[in-house]
Amino acid sequence: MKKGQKTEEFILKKSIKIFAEKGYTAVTMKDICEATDLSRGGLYRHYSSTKEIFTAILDKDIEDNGSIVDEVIQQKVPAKVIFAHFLAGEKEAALGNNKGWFFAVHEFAFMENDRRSYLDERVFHAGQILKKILRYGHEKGEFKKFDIETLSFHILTVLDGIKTSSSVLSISEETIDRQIDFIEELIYIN
Amino acid sequence: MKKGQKTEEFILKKSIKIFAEKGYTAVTMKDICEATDLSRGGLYRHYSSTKEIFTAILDKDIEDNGSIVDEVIQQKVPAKVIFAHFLAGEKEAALGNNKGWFFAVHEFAFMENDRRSYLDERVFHAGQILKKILRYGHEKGEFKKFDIETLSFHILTVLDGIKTSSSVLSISEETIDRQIDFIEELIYIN
Amino acid sequence: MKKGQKTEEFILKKSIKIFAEKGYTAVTMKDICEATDLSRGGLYRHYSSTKEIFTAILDKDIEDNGSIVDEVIQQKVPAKVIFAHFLAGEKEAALGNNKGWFFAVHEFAFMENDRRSYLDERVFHAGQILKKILRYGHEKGEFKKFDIETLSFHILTVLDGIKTSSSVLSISEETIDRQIDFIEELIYIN
Amino acid sequence: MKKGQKTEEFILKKSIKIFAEKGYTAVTMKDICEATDLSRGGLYRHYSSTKEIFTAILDKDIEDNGSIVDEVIQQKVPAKVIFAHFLAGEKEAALGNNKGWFFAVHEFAFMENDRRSYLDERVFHAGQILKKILRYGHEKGEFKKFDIETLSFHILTVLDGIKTSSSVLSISEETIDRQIDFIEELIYIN
DNA sequence: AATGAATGAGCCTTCATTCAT
DNA sequence: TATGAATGAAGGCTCATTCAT
Repeated sequence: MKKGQKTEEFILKKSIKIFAEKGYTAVTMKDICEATDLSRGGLYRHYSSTKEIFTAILDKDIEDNGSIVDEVIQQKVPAKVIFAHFLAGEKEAALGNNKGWFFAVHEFAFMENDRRSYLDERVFHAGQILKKILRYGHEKGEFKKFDIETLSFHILTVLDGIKTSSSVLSISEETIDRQIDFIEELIYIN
Repeated sequence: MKKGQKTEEFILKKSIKIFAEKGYTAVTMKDICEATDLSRGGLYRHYSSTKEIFTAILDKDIEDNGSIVDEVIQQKVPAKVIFAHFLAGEKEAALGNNKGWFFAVHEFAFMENDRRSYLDERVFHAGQILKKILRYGHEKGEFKKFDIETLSFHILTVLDGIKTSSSVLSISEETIDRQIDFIEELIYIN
Repeated sequence: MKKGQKTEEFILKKSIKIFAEKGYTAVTMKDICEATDLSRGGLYRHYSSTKEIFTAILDKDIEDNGSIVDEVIQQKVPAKVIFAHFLAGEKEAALGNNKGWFFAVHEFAFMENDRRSYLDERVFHAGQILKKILRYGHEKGEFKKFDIETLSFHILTVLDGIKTSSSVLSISEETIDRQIDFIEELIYIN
Repeated sequence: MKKGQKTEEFILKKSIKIFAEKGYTAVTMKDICEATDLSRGGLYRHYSSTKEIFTAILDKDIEDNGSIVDEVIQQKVPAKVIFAHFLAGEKEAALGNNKGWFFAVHEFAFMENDRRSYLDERVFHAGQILKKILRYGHEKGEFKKFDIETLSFHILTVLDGIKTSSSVLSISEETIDRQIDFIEELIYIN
């Protein structure tokens, strides 16, 4: 890997933190200069706006999200286990220190109209994964027979709501657990 | 009403629109000057920051929200009707041209740490109202027997999720309707 | 006395304090509005700038300074007593809470070139008084025979220096007393 | 020397002039921009307030003031010569085109309470030098036997008074000369 | 006389962005 | 590639001043 590429990864890594702390809009190129210890010119050689940096982060993010779901389904892992794992991931996201990042993504989507497709895509992607799980649960007779499209949207929306709220309100782990239980009871057969 | 007060209301009215369009952070005092046709100094006489203006709007909002719910409950209006009405209001919020306002409130909460209590309060308030309705539905035997605390949080979160998403993604009215139906089926008996 | 005149005196009285606290330049019409509890318009009816107010204060000051010196000389009060009294007044000025006022006058003179004559006049006036005392002391044989012009300038300058310094440095009462003693020893015979 | 440092010295050099002309308070960053032909941002890169600039000037001033007095004393130069030279310097300060600077320093001290120690320090420093000269004069039997502490304060105060006045009043060179003579007669033996 | 709403000018400050080195 | 000096635009804020009431 060349030095330039390394620098770029370094910039992105540092930037995520800053975005998670301050949101998307509030971050300035100056902030990133300081965080990366790069000079103005040095940073501009690689990226010429926060928008560009943010976009680069999103791109990488999507790449990384190669789904393991397919694998575990093939391995006949019980649907409940897979689903529980999925929920655990979401809980993690709502409680961890990336709460801010979640907000930043929303802000980005709101501010940069021309980039909304990103969000759409990401949401679509998440939907695909969840639907796969739900369908698999149906087939294995572990899950109740809801309309999958509606149900997956419902679940994603609740989870989104939780993540959004948690970046902005004080939400206890217990509250989240109760919601997760609620969802599980909703779809598990007995 | 004195002239000053009138001007202040006018400022708030115009500002809501701007916040709904641009979000919280992106709005400048200059924007508000332009929208209200006030000079710099004229505006500053009444409010000295967008934060102050935003806060004033929220304050008024809370005042206005005197609940009609108590009334209709006393009038023995069917719980399903009340609840349906509540949902209709939320749908309206998600589709109307104040989508942006909802996002702005989130942004405000994220940016102004010292004002988070506002949001907490508002959410708490909304929760109280919803719980009243759900309890009433229980008592009248119209609603299933869920744990009210959990259920109300669940519903609020979904609705929040929908409103949040709609300010940022392209969500069809149909999708929202399906979610509303889903919620109703979830709690109505038969 | 008419109401208007009363208001004006009130404004001047309050303003002196403010000038003594903040100096001349730093005082704004707004400050004076606040101190006098007058509205913008109310204040402007009487004075339309801080310069005007300051000038008015100076004018009054000069009026007030009708010299008692002539009287006491006629009453054959000992020169040493008169001079000691004069020095005591200066000490008072250096220690009292009008230290700031003294600075403000300097500032005014520096800033408003067209008003420098005021200062010249005031200094001239003070010089006249002091010279009267010195001359009287000579004649009575109480004071040494210095050149009066030079001596009076010297004394005034020291006292001025003390007053100036005291508005800006931390000068002890003892230090001032020593200077006063020094001056007295300088001119008293034996 | 790097370019940045050069610019900073240039800024200070130009600023002294402006402060001497307008005093401390009245100077704006804009004034300095114009005088240095720097853009707003360019200036701010180096100094972010007139206070900072003024402080920097004072700092440099103190550095520069390495006393030559010690040297000349060692070389047994007559005390009268040294003292006369000292007085000449003060006369120069009172008449030269830096009159305004002297006032600016006072203004600075008055306005910036947190920086008063500067003035105290400078005055103390000046006192040390003068006392050295006076003591040396005593020892060589050239000067009368006054209390050195009191005498040095007296002289400094007169000189200060002269410098202050000259920035604000019209004082002739002759007047200053007479004061200088007066001081010399005061302390020289015969 | 007095009030306080409104204007507009002037200065402050911070960045995105460019560029010579 | 990287540095950091410099520019200029954008927005913030505070007043002196005017004016209708």
